[in-house]
Amino acid sequence: MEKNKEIARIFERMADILEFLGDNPYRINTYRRVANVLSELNENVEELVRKGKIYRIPGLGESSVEKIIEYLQTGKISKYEELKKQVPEDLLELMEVPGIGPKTLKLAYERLKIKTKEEFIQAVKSGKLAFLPGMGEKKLQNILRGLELWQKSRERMSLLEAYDIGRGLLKYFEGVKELYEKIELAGSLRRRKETVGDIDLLVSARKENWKRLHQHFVAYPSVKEVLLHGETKSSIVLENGRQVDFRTVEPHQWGSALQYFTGSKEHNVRVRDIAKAKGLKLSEYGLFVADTEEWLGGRTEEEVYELIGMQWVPPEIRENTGEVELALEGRLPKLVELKDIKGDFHMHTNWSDGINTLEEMAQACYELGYQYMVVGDHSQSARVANGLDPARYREQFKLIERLNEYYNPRGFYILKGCEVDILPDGSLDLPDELLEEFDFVVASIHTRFNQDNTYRILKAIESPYVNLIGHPTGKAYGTRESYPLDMERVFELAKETGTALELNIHRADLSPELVRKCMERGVFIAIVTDAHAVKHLSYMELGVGLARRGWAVPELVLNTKDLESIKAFVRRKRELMLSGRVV
DNA sequence: GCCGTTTTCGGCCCGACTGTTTTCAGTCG
Repeated sequence: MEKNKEIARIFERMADILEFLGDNPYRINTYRRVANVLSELNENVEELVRKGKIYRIPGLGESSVEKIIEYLQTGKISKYEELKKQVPEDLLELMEVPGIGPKTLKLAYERLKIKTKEEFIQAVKSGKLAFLPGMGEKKLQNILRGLELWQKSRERMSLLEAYDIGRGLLKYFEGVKELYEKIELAGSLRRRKETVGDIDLLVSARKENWKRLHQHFVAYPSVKEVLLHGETKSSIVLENGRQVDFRTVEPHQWGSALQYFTGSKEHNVRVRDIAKAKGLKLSEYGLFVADTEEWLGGRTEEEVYELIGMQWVPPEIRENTGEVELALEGRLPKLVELKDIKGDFHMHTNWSDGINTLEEMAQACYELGYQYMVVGDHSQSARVANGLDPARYREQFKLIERLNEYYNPRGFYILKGCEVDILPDGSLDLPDELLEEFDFVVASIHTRFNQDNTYRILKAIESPYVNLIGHPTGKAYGTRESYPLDMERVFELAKETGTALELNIHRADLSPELVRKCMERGVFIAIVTDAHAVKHLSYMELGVGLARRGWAVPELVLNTKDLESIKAFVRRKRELMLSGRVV
């Protein structure tokens, strides 16, 4: 799939350049769509070309296929090479920054002769940019803040990116299975932190294999630079700038090493403290008697914790925020697990802005072993997302009913749903008569991210038909912070009415802190992928991790309920709200 | 540049928001 990504990146870059040059916006959009199609493709583009199937991929036309083939044959796309000569390429990278677009960059390029990122950032900070027409104080502030967010998001990667890189590495090591016993991604990725600095890969193996393992590691295909290449520790920088650290330990050290490299530092300090108080010493090499250096254990993490007199602590909550005390008392809660998940409540199909068909999404959910899925295409006011009007929803109902005839006998249920827009006044984008016909309704805010949106959310919760509030705080990783929101009032009304709050994996919203508050207050959360392609459905594992970081217990995670309980959940709210007992 | 149970040409990416304006340009989803 490497080639898919490479070519997608080039199309993305070409789109950037064309935008800078002021080309036909429709063509630019097409280039971006091609990039998107390529990166979401489930099949290898080389394979598709070889089989001649490439021409049948929707979104790829003659001209794009020509460029793809040219790249596969020559490693270059001549149109791209030609375009690059016409623009300051380095500067264009700033188009990723929220608040900076092609026009701003072009203006700076033409009026101030700015050619690089550095020069641009300097011009912002020195106030030189303010001399450009249409550039005022607020705009400058906005750009400055965008730059900060952008730089921060560059230093640390999102959990999703880390997860993808990690999965790639694990797959790569399957090729040398015979050389090691155990392999795992440690560090903040294993703790499912929303952002990950660098990736830690740990392997246990007999010493005589270490050398070959490290050679295998530094030979990873997308390596840009080898920082370190030893026999216990190696580090590489990937082409995308991300660093991966690789450690090898002996099999009997596996548990203590995994514990050590998983962190967090704060958690480990506490645990070692406790060990020390008992006359023990814990390091990555094992648990020892402090005085005599006698090795007591360390084969597994469970063994390590047990010998110290603690329960095994799930990696996601190893942050020294109360878990150590509870583990000592044996009172850690039983957290939600991936195997508890019976369905997904929020995903899109190509009826709105998804890549795959409803049929494909359904089949994928069925294959994941789910009992149900909710189709959640956008409503009409989301025009760019090709939102559905009532007529199209009703048309989609027919398709769902037809598919259900096939799936229901197999124990799988497609629920009619939508992601209905919460409009500026808090009303919903679809009439009640239609909302009533859905099995499950997600309501989300997609406009006016800068204002306090408490009243909109509360009003949406008051609807008898809204079962889940989508990405409640409006936070989106790396691009947007939350809008002001009175979460306490949201919790209260959500609990009172039987409305769940969404943990959206893509946006990491709710945050683990807010999940924990939901748990404390007895508010239901639903873990959703917000999948726009089949591929995204598999991120559920990460969502469960994020929920576990918020100490989520299965009792308050809606996805752990079976179909009948979901139906009852929906029915209860409608009865409650329509009887007028609440609000 | 892509696409076609209205089409092989002419639509498609529209509306909101923000900030800078004096009637609009740039950015975003």
